[in-house]
Amino acid sequence: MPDKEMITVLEAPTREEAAEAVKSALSRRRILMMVGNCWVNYQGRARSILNPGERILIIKEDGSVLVHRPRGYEPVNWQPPGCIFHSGLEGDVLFIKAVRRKPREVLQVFFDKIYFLAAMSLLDKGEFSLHASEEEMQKAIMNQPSLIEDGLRIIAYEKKVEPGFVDVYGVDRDGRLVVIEIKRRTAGKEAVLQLSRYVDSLRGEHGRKVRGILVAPKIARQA
Amino acid sequence: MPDKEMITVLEAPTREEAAEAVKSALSRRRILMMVGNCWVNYQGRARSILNPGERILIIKEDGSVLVHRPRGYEPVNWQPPGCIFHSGLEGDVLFIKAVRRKPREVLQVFFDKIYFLAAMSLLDKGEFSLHASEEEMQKAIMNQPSLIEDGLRIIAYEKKVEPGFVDVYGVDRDGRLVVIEIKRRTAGKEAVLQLSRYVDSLRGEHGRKVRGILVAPKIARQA
DNA sequence: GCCTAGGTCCCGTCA
DNA sequence: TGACGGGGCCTAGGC
Repeated sequence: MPDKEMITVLEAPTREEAAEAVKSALSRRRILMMVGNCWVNYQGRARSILNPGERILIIKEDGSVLVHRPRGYEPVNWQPPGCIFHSGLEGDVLFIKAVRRKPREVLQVFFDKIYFLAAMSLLDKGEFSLHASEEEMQKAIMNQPSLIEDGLRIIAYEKKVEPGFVDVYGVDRDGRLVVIEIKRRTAGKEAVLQLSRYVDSLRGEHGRKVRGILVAPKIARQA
Repeated sequence: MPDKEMITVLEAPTREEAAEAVKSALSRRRILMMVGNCWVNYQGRARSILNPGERILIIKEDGSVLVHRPRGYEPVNWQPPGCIFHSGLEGDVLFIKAVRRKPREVLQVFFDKIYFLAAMSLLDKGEFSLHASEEEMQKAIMNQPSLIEDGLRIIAYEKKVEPGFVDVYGVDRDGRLVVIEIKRRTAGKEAVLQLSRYVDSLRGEHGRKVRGILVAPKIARQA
């Protein structure tokens, strides 16, 4: 199944072999994975220096770059998609330079030992679906307002008002306007402030009673 | 340089070989990299399903998990450090289950084709230094307040006030309190609101003139 | 443990 | 194009 065209693996390549493979992979927009001893410079929105150590480098076909240390969820250095690459040998060192414009950012990775290198073209058309987002909760409320309160009628959703957005907008059984702000997780004072701004702006606009409801699994101690 | 102990590579392993290598790598807390055809389920703070496709799986020695598609900076599925793993063969499918407690989250990856697999122990003691952060800007201002204004004396930094934090806190040449909010990049209305809340709270507390200064490379059109 | 704020956040959306 | 807010955000620092 992994045919030569699809995936190329080099174990302990020389720097020359690696340099060749890197150039080929980058020019053909193949995915590149490398493991070895490297150091990294970054300059752009900030500046960083990573001293030598053993890491994993991944360059994807869209020109994104990841440098991963042996621990941690996040890459220690990276570049978002759209980079342009330069690579080659500088003495005994294999360098890869990833340049992003807008904003201008340059990432440089230098390898003096390469333990492993793989270049590949992966086919991935699989659909990805994520559930239980704020949007899903909003739909549920739209479909069944009684989840919040009996007699509640939904008028609009994501209706724009002065300071920003309202998630759901309705009228309760006593004819008062109701503004519902949905937070999928613990709501902090940010959310409370946001909602109170909505309510104030609507109260000023309509001159009648307005209620704000915050829908969240939990609320911090600023209730 | 890559000795057998340090890195093990299997090209196109059988599922049985792969299952064995995965179990061994996970139990010995080695880093695992796999490329192949897989699908992924996640359930925890949200829920997600990723249909079959060719991807890269990385499990690090601290128990973090990354599933990367051929494009994009971000992993499509992941698990933060600290996971506990279960793996094995279920019929023709190799599964890896990563469980996190607190919050309870489960990630399951299923492979039906494995193109290659690498298990390794990487040594990375390299220091990482990042410059030009908000912290760095604060230090610069602390050391040389005249950067902001002549006659400015710094009193405190990150002093707590009612609504949250103040970055730097001082007195200007006319004896007025000065609150300095530092943003490393373009400041939006968020930052302005934050600062005005600081100023209000201090004004109420001290009953005297308070000035707010927003330090940022650019400010959005809400100045 | 919860809560808060920053991030080279990234990313989508919309004016 | 910039501005704004969400994210399974993650991560570090207080309390």
